[in-house]
Amino acid sequence: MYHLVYNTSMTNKIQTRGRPKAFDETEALTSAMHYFWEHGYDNTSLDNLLEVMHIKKSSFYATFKSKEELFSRCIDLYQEHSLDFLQTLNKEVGPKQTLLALTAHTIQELEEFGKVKGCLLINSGQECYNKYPQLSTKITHEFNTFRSIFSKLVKEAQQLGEIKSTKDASIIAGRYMNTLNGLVVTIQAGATQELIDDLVESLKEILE
Amino acid sequence: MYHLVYNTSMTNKIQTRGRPKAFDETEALTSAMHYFWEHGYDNTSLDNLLEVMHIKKSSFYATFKSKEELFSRCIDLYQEHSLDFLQTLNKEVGPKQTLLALTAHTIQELEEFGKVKGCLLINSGQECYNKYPQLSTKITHEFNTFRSIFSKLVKEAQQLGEIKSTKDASIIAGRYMNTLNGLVVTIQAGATQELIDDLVESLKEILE
DNA sequence: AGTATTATAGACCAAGTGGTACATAATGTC
DNA sequence: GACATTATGTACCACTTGGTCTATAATACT
Repeated sequence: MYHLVYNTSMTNKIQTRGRPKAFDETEALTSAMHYFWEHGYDNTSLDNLLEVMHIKKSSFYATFKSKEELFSRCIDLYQEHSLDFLQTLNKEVGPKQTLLALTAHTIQELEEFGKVKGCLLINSGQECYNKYPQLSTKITHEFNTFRSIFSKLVKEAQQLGEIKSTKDASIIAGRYMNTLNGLVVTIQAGATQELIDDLVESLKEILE
Repeated sequence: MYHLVYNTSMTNKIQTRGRPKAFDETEALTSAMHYFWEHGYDNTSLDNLLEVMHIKKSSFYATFKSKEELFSRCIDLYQEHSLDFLQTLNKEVGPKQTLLALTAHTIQELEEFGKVKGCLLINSGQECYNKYPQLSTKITHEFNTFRSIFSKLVKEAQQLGEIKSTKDASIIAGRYMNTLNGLVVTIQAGATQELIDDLVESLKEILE
């Protein structure tokens, strides 16, 4: 006898009873995440999702329960990926370079995908307020998680002497994140390269 | 004989032929603008608009042609109001204080309306990309108009000695606007008062 | 082999979307 | 007063939305 295990991925598939799933759950989830990321929550219809996830409606509702719940899991996935990204980078190049690399990465992604992707949280955050209170509070929470991660990175950089300790780490992290968020909006609004370059410069100054 | 004048407001109503309009066009437009502002473009349905504008569908389409065109006019109105606001303020308290007042005004409005209003351009900008290319380019354009206005204010402040001339006015304006945009996002994401206060402080430093 | 269990395919549904058609009402012109 | 002109009210339309229902297929357990 063994305990029933929630089958989350093809890699660790443990055969449960009944007809087996014909698709990889995390794979479908990842596809959904990318689609949400590019189009926002409301601009993503169920049919859009079914298409990119390569599943049919019945499988969708059997597995993910609803569009809202799927999105919630996509946010989790997004954050997991982001945190992994930052952690790996931190080990490789240290905290300050990680923050700078994130900046470059964000900009590159924005420009590469026709100024359309941006940050999942920012993009979908605005449309959720009032309309989907549960998603809204969730997004706020994830936002704060990012803030504390940044704060930790700054503190670490300060201990390493990479960043001056004249200001509190949380303050520096707040300014950094705010400028980065502004940058997403600014680039999406069609900023010139000159302006973008200077804003990156201002970000560097914040991390001095 | 007189020329046919487009009847834009009750105040300068010139009786044309046919049944007269039973509503004030700019009044209805203003109501629509506020609704869009609070709810975004897609989250505003035609029925929502008809309700706040106090008109029926037929009148709506006869006067405003479509939802998209109405929104376009709302953006114009929004900008007109904003520019008036800045110009008046500039005459009263000078350029630097105007920029600082705008900051305070933005924050106050954000907090007052349950962190939901924000900047019309930012709020609706994101959802328009790709989906409504015409609106999208329009928003980008308006964005740049704001940028040049800010630039002008900074330049004026520099000439008055209110702001140091070590950096180019457009650079300072860019940083100011970027931080302000970030602030809108940050507050909507549920920032603490402490963080907000420091971001305001950073805005002041930009304008030193 | 039979049964319980889970997954899939696809028809179906009520509600909401932006937009149109058409008959009627109110005005100026002649 | 007849007519052209403009505005209004309302029924209607095709389409999309997120979500459910039901019949059937595929597996494990006994």
